[in-house]
Parts: sequence; C-alpha cells; structure tokens
Amino acid sequence: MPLPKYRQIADEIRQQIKSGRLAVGQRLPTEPQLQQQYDASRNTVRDATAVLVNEGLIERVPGRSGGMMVREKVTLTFHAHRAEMPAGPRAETDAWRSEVERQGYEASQQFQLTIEELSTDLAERLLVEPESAAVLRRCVRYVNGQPSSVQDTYYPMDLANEVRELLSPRDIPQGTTRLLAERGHSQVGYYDEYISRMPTPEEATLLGLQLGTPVLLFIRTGYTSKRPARVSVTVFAGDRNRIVSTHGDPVVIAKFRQEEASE
Amino acid sequence: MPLPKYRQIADEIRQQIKSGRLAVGQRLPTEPQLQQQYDASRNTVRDATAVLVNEGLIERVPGRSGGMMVREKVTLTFHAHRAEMPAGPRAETDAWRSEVERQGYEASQQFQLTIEELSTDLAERLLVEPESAAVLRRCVRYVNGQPSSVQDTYYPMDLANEVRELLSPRDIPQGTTRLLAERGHSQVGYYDEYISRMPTPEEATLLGLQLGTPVLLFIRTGYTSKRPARVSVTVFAGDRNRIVSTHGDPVVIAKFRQEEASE
DNA sequence: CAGTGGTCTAGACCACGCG
DNA sequence: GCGTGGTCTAGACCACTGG
Repeated sequence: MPLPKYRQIADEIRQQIKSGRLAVGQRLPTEPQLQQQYDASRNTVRDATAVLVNEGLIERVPGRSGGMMVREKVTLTFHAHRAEMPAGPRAETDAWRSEVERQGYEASQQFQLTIEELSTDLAERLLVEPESAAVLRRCVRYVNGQPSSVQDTYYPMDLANEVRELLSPRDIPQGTTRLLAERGHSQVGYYDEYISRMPTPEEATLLGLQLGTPVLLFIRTGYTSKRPARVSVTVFAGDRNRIVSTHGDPVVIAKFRQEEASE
Repeated sequence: MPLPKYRQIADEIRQQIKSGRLAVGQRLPTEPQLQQQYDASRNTVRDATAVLVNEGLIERVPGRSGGMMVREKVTLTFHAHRAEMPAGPRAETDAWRSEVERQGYEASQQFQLTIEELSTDLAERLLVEPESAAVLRRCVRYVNGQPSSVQDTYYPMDLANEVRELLSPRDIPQGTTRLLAERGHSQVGYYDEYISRMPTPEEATLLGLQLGTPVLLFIRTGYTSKRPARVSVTVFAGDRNRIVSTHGDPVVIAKFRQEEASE
C-alpha cells in the first residue's frame, strides 16, 4: 500500500475543498458518516481530518450544532511602512485602526504596561545586558472582536527614565515614535525581521488560534543615530494577516495597485 | 479534570525542553517508556508528542536507531534588499549563494523553466487576464544539501517574447533584473508581501518539511515605470529561514548590527 | 434528549534500519 | 533479530449545545 488510508481520505476531502464541491463555511460529513463512507475506524477518520486541521483547511466545532467546517480565509493587510512613519501625522495605534477600518473591518485594542527583564534575544537587539529591565508596552489588537495580533514594544529602562511618558499605562496620543523624536531621540533607521513559526500555547490562547495555525512574527528594531531605542515584536495570527511593504517609486506602485492609492 | 492528560504530558515535556533538561538533538524517552512514566496508553502518549511535533519542538524518526528528538533550529537569514538590487553587481542567484556562504553554510540551486497558465492571484498582480500564459523560472535552493526554499518567478508572456533570454532554460549570468534593465525595462518599485501559512502537501514534499512546520511566503511584485514586469513567489521552510529588511540610514544600522557591516 | 467532536484505552500488525 | 515509530481497529465515556 503506497499511501496510508488516512492520507487517502485527507487527500480526497482536500480535493473536494479545492474544487469547491465543499464551499467555505460548509459542513463536512460527520465522523460516523466518514467512517461508513471510507470503511475506516473512527481513529483513522480523525487522523485524516487532523491532517486537514493542521493545514488550516478545516476547523472542528464540538456540540450538537457543531461539526467540521471549511475554514474561511479573511486576510487583513498590515502595511509595515505606514505603521510607523517617523514623521507621520499620528500615533501607531491610530494608524493601525484606520488601516483596519479602511479595509472594512471593526478595530479595537487593549493596552497594557509592564516592566520586564529582557530575554537574551531581545537584549541583543537593544545592545544591553541580558535580564536588564525594560518597559514593555503591549497592545492586543482585535478585528471584528477577534484577537488578530499582539504587539509588544520594549524600551530600555534608561530611556524610559529620561522620557517618563513611556511609563504611562495609557496610550500616548501623539505616538511613541513622535514623542521620542520630540525629546531628541528621533529614529533614523529600522531593522525588520519576518519569521514564520508555530505559536506557543500562550500565543495560541491569546490569539484564539486553532491547531494548525502558524503565526507571523514581525520584529522591528528602531535606531536613533546614537543607539537602538526600541524593539517591537508583533505576533500576527497567520491565518488572518499579511504584511505588505513597498520600496522604490511610490507613484509607480500606487498607479498599479489601487488599494495603495488612498492616503 | 481541567487539562486533558495528553496536554499535561505535552506540557511537562515542553517544559523539559525549554529548561534545557532535554538538549537539542537529544532523544526523548521512547513511547513505551512514556506510557509507563505517565501511566497512559500509547495513543495518549502519541497525542501528547503530536502536539510537540506540531509546535515544531521535536521530530520523530522511525527505525531501530530512531526515536523522538529535540529539533535543532538553524536559521538562515535572507536579506530582502540585497537579493535583488536593480543596480546590483551580480545575479540574484549569486547574491543568494554568497549570502548563504557568508553565514557559514553550503549553497546549491536547481533551476527549471516552464510555461504556465497564471492563477487568478498571480494574474491580478501582473494586471493580466487569469489563465494567460507566463514564463515560470523556478529555482530550488539547498542549504547544506537540504532544500531550504523555492523561488518561482513569473514573467508575462509578451515580455518574454520581447526579451527572449527569459526563455532560456539556464541561469542568466547577469541576473534577470539587470537583463531587463538593459532592455529598457528597469524596475523602479517593488510591492512585497509576507505571509505565514501551513504548507500544501506538495510544498511539504519539495522542502522536506516535518509535520507542524509552517512556511514563510515572500511575494515580490516588480514594477517598471510602465507595468508590472514580474512576480516572484518564494516559499521558505519556516523552521530554517528568516527574512530581514532594513529602512532608513544604512550607516547607522550597520553601526549597531555587526553582521550588516560587511559588503 | 440526541448527536456532535474530545479524550482515552487495549490491543494489533507493519516498515524501517542498526547490530 | 528486535526495538523504533507508523498505522489501524473496536470499543468506551465525556462535555457541549440546539431542539
């Protein structure tokens, strides 16, 4: 037998989804039905559907009215360049909100401030000692009420002591980038990293991720002419987000990409 | 019971990995040992370890000398900006190779040319009709002999008919970007997209991906002043790659990031 | 209540690959 | 050979939720 049974079942169902015979949001046959249909035990059927869950193609909902459904793919676009313009007219949080609303969704955010010890990874980016203290400003972002991404921005403690507003547990109206610029710490360069990986259990809970949903990590280190001033780690739910970034002549790009024309 | 047994087992093993009690490359207890250790059936043990496989933390190797091992994380860094400089001194393929070698690995590539009908997604980016023909230049990239990423670059058919070298089934020495520039199609802008998702079965095979490994998609649309000239889709194995991009003052960034200093 | 998926058990046979 | 994980079966009990 070249291909195990549970893979054959998975392949057949996947084919039905791709061909459109099983439409988005539509219910798959129940597990007992699939057992009959493929003459397989329940565990084999579950192995098959587990493959599809891991591919992000279907989701399983318990309960009388539940079942297995073809997952919807709504993709929010996050513009890496608009999010944080050094000379931009407004705060990052507002920039994100307006982006979401422009794409026809409802945006909300939850803000939180803590003091943390820096992990080795983050300390390296900020060029400070591991385990030194930093201000963590966390922003959980919701689209249509569903958690969509978490942005953690870390500032070295000495910078926060100089620019005390960073310790405010509220949103900063003009945006932290602008605030820092006003205090002589304008950012002149960014180092951006993009990583795809599976979520930790904490991230899965925080973002309400199904099994088989990866996250997209966006790590931005911001530099003034003298030092790294911040590092922000944004964890995007992979099934609902996409990051976009443009380079070169903005006029040309706008000409060929309608959605870039506004603003 | 608040937490199912298989999650408790997964949590304990995960903790051992994170704390370093189980080092990278080290073997976990065998399934029978875990059954005894946690007083669980084999399927429950397998459910537990399946969680860790899906998180990319461990891998399972069949055979007498196999077992379950803590996965190694080697991360190759791909520089989005260096890869394709319009005025760069050499071909993209060479740029990629030198990047890999500078990071201490061995690089190789496989090249392939086909004519394809464009999917709706890609046709939209090139502003042509869906299913119209395009030249697909595929490059499978290997790091230390292991497939690491696949780059598919699509050129509209009419452009390939004008710049016939695009139909060559071999690598283009000076690089396609430069070739196009020499023929009056210099690219003046890029639209980059970053997406994290689970691989299709084909991608998993092509890249040799374990279950529970996501891919990082990098989609670059290149524009001349008159039109979209190309769209390239790079599929990175998520567990072995990271994309980096910088903005702003390159001198400042280089000053604070040693690895950026060279070149 | 009835039917969904979630969890768990106790077995079985197989392919693989080192000794 | 023999121990590893890979696959598969047949059953069981549970939590949840709409009718």
